[in-house]
Amino acid sequence: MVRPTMEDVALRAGVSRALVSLVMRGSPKVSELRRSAVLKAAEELGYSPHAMARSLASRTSTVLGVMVSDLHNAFFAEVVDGIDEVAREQGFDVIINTGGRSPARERRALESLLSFRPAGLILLSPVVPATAIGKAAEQLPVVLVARSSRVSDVDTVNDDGEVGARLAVDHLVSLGHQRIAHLDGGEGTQAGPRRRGYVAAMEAHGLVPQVVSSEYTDAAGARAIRSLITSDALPTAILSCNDFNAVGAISALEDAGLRVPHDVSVVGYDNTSLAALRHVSLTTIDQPRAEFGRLAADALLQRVREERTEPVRHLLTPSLVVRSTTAPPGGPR
Amino acid sequence: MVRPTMEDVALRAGVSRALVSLVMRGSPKVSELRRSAVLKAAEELGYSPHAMARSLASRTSTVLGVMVSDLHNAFFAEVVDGIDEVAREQGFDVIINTGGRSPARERRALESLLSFRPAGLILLSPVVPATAIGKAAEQLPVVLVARSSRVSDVDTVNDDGEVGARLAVDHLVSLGHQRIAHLDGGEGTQAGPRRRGYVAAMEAHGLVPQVVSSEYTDAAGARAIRSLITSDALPTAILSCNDFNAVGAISALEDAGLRVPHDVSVVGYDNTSLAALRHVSLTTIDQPRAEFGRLAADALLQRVREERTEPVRHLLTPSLVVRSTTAPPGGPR
DNA sequence: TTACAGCATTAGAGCGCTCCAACCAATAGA
DNA sequence: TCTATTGGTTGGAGCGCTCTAATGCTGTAA
Repeated sequence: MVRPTMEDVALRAGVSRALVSLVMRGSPKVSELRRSAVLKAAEELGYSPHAMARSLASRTSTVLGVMVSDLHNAFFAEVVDGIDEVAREQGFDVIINTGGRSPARERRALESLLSFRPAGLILLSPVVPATAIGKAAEQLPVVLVARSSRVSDVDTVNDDGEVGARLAVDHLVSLGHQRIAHLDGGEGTQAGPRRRGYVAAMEAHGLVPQVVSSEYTDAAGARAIRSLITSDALPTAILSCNDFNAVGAISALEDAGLRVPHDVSVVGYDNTSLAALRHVSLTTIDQPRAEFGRLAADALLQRVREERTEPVRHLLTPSLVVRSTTAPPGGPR
Repeated sequence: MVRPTMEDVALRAGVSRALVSLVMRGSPKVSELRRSAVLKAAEELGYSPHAMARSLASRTSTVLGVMVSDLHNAFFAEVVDGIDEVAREQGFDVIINTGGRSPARERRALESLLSFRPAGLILLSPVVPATAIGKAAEQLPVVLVARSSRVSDVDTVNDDGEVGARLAVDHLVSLGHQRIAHLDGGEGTQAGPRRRGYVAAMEAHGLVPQVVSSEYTDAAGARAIRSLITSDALPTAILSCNDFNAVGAISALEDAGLRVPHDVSVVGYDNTSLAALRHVSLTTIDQPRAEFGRLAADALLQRVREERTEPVRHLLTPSLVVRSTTAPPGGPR
């Protein structure tokens, strides 16, 4: 249970500790002879460098900290994929941490990440107050994903929810729909832009917006539909705030004996793996999630390398994915 | 961007660095006077201890490394919840890392985790070869979750797939089914025990097992059902290897004009959040995932504290969750 | 008075590494 | 011949902290 140190390797290879350090960092100014001797000794001893000692001594870090607000949401997994890809390419390691959607836990997670003195921090849809983010940003570069922020000196990466909602409305209108309701995401992140985009797109088409208050869950989607049916205000098409909400809406419609998309078309938002299941096959709005991650990592590394000090705000364009839950009013021709 | 050190705090508080260290670690042998002076100075400077320097100097670590083979799978998120809970209680921090189901990437992830010299390592369903695990286990305590192993000195936490499969079969038989097929998980982890449990349970009931080769995806589940229909060998009930497979199976059944559960009952495995969606409402087998995490963390911490050296093998009992995809043959009475 | 606890406090070494300046051939240039 | 130059190598300081042993300082007993 005791790991060899550089000293041990140096002793075995018959060189100085400094030389071993050079070899480990792949310096070109080491003779082939010594290099192989060192590598051999390291191999035999099962040596691998101590990242913390290294970072302490060099006063630099090759670690990027990532705080994921909710590990249960596959959305973040794909963002992490993108981060990982870029980080690996550029020789950085990624450590992840989760806040479980609770501000208190998230704060602790942030502290914990910070205590490793990483080169930078990426926060995925954090729920901690902006002040906590600002404080972190004073100590190291910080990038926010899926949460906008007015904190200066923080880069952000978001999707353009207004465009996404417009894409959905345009699609439904082009199918011939005129009565299109939006089940909105209430206080949820990004609910605002989606709602605004929906309203703007409806008005642009000369149609009357119908915003129904709802939430990001399937139960809420079902509830919203039931209330629409009860009040006899059911439209021919629904734009949900996200995929879960849409699936709940579909269930409630089917429970009421209505067919999707024959009687009512439904569009989700996020293109989660759920939407792609053949049993669901939901028309939805896709966000370039891996791209989110790549851009976030790029932005962070630019700051880490001090290539940029001005904050950057990425706003990515979502796209429409047509599956089987949308059709012209009255059903597919 | 430069963080204050202990020295700075000591200077400001008019004490020695060692005293600040004692205060930071909550030592009782510090006078109230000095303690408050130190805390005040630390507060004013925005000081927080440098975890790496601390761990280097003390030759101990309060970090648990967790390698998640696949971040996209919500199964692991719940296990991490359990780990997190126990770790937090006992004053340990958790850092996560992912291998993306690729042995090469996973190996790198392992290296990276190891380079932080954590107190111990938890591997969630790793795909790296056993030798790599064994090598890690020589350096620090290692716990394996959702992967059995014959490596000595490694603790494991698994669910009893044989019991789970038996629960499902018993449930179907009690509903009156006799022709029950199993869509199996092929080479996937835990597919073996589930298949064995199914076969054993069928035989215990005096029924003929019918194992159909399949995989852990919804497309594979659909394919298996189509082949059963084509070959006219469709049973009255299906036990899928997991929930995704089950959802695919349901889609294919519905495509063929069959109703679930009226014509065919379907049982999944894992009780993912997918199964709980009202649109799906899948009868399935639940594994105590958070409990997996808690037990794994407990086992690891026991070893970290050197309270135990003998390996421990946890085998947890799954349970049946009845929803709407199972009914007596011919449909609900 | 001296001795001796008992307690709070501190100096200093050292954790495993990096980095700088110095060093030492060996070769090239004058 | 002597002086630069170059490429490879090394000692030693120091990163921010912990830990041990030693220090100073009371107060009490002899």
